[in-house]
Amino acid sequence: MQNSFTEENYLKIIHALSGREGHEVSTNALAESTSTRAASVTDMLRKLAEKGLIHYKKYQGVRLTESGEKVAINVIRKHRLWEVFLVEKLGFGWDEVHDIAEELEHIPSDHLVERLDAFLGHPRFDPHGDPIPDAKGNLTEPDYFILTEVQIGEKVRMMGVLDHAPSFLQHLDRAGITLGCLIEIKEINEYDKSASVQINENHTLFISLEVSKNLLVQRR
Amino acid sequence: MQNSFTEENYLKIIHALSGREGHEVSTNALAESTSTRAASVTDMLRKLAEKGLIHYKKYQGVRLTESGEKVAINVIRKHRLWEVFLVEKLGFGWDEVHDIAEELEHIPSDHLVERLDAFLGHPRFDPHGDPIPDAKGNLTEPDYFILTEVQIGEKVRMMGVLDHAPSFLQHLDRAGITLGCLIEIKEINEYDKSASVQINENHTLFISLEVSKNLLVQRR
DNA sequence: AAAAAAATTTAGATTAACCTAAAAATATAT
DNA sequence: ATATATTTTTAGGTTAATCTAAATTTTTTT
Ligand SMILES: [Mn+2]
Ligand SMILES: [Mn+2]
Ligand SMILES: [Mn+2]
Ligand SMILES: [Mn+2]
Repeated sequence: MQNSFTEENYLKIIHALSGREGHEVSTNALAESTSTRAASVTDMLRKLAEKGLIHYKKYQGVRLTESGEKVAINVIRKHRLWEVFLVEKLGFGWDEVHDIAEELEHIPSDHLVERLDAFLGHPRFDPHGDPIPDAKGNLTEPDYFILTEVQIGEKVRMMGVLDHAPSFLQHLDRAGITLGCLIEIKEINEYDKSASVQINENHTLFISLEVSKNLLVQRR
Repeated sequence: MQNSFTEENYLKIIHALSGREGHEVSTNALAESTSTRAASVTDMLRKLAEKGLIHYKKYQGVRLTESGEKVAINVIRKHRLWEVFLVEKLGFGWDEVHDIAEELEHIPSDHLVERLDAFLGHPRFDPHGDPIPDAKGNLTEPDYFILTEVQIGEKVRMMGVLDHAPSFLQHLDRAGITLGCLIEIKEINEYDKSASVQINENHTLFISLEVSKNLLVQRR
């Protein structure tokens, strides 16, 4: 039997919330993320456990089984490939694609995903810098730093975002901070930890701590 | 409020069954097409009427309202555009795309459809020769002939199919009958109405009445 | 180690989309 | 014009995914 739209969303969210160590996810955390009530989550957890997609013991939180992990990663693969399509082929902005990809990720055809992947040239990262799992389900999170960890004088490359909200992405657009751009920390204000940064050895601007906290970068 | 996947399918099917004159569609015909029971159809008709998408009087069949027609045509537009995408960009065969397009047609984003349309170069016809409604909802069915109406000696162009079943399309592939190809009727067997036809002034072959009945062609 | 607080589950409803069986309306045949 | 057959609707259920309110379990605080 097939997994429903709703089931796939639960698995994807459990995957996201359980982190790289795959620790237990609580009922309340899921209620928050799915915008439902805890009681509804409990019902769904019983069903997912029944189908062998999660490990679930009452009151103890949940983890994905191997089979659940496989489903979750496939949904993530589809989400990110569709986002690449929307940005690279249809010309959407990176701030516009998430909601559409939330729908497209549930279209059920392996054949479609593999052809889409090939059409896009087997991209490794989505428009937000998130890694795309391969067809076998291997997903390797590159280990980037958060910009707040970078020292004055260091030059780093912008590789991703932690916040995917359109308003944050639009803010980056206005600041000229795009995926792959060079960032040099010129100065950090002691008072509010805001920073003066130079983008692409070019223009200089101030960014708040809030922004720094959500930028993933790579040392070179 | 938005229309559900199921509601959209009903509207699309009512559109298809009511023909170009937009005549009444019966409950049983809808039950047949939706693979549900008549009682379920009645339930849905009450709901669609409630929403102002159909004209419905008990026992009298249904017709689309203007608003229902608009929704139906938009779904058809999306279906056909996605089919073009799947064939032209992803390299699927025309026999493989219908079921995937059945899912994609319900992705709800006007922005997406318009960008997809532009990306595909505003195609006028889908891979089966069916016309694609424009962004304003204008859908003009070209008036083609059925191959059975064509006389011996006539040369016509293949413009579409009435049967969209994968098995029929694959049969045409094997016979080398593709959209746009030239067909000349060489001979018609009185006994079973099978025909000997020449494709692209090239190879000759026999086709059954069953095949002729499902080929749409244009006189030149 | 109680008591209090927080998290989670259970109980009992609701809504959309389906179902079967029975009743009612319409169409067809004698 | 009746009787018969067909079509359609109504009545009463089911399942998935949600809800609120109440009960239970776990965690935290005193
Ligand atoms: Mn996304
Ligand atoms: Mn993304
Ligand atoms: Mn189709
Ligand atoms: Mn088609």
